[in-house]
Amino acid sequence: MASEFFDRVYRVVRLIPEGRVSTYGHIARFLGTGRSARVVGYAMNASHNDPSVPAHRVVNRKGLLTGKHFFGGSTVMEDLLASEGITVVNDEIQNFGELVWDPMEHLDQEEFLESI
DNA sequence: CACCTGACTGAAT
DNA sequence: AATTCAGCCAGGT
Repeated sequence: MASEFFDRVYRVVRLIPEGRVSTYGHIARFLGTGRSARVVGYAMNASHNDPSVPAHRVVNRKGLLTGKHFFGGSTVMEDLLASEGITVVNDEIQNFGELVWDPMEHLDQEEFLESI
């Protein structure tokens, strides 16, 4: 693993339920690093060698598929989301407010951090 | 070893 | 309301 931080990011991302999405910021905040959302995105970029990480369920805070270019094709990420019942129009997740999954509201932060 | 860049974000201008 | 700035961390040059 590249680093402990990356490992934490992957663990959280893997916990995102099918058909739901989360954001770089939410994950960063959940990990206690608050403003390191960029690094979360960077971790996603490095997650290519780890197929168990559903990186397509992680988008930016507006629900925009900013990382779709890194999926090999322009519609790959969108298709993956669509296959889980998520509608994407113009690179934006529809009904994003209802679909977003905030780790802070569903997981025990301290327990998670201790489990590393 | 110093500098640059990036799948981000929130505050400041 | 739109744009810029500064933090954040890791990896590449």
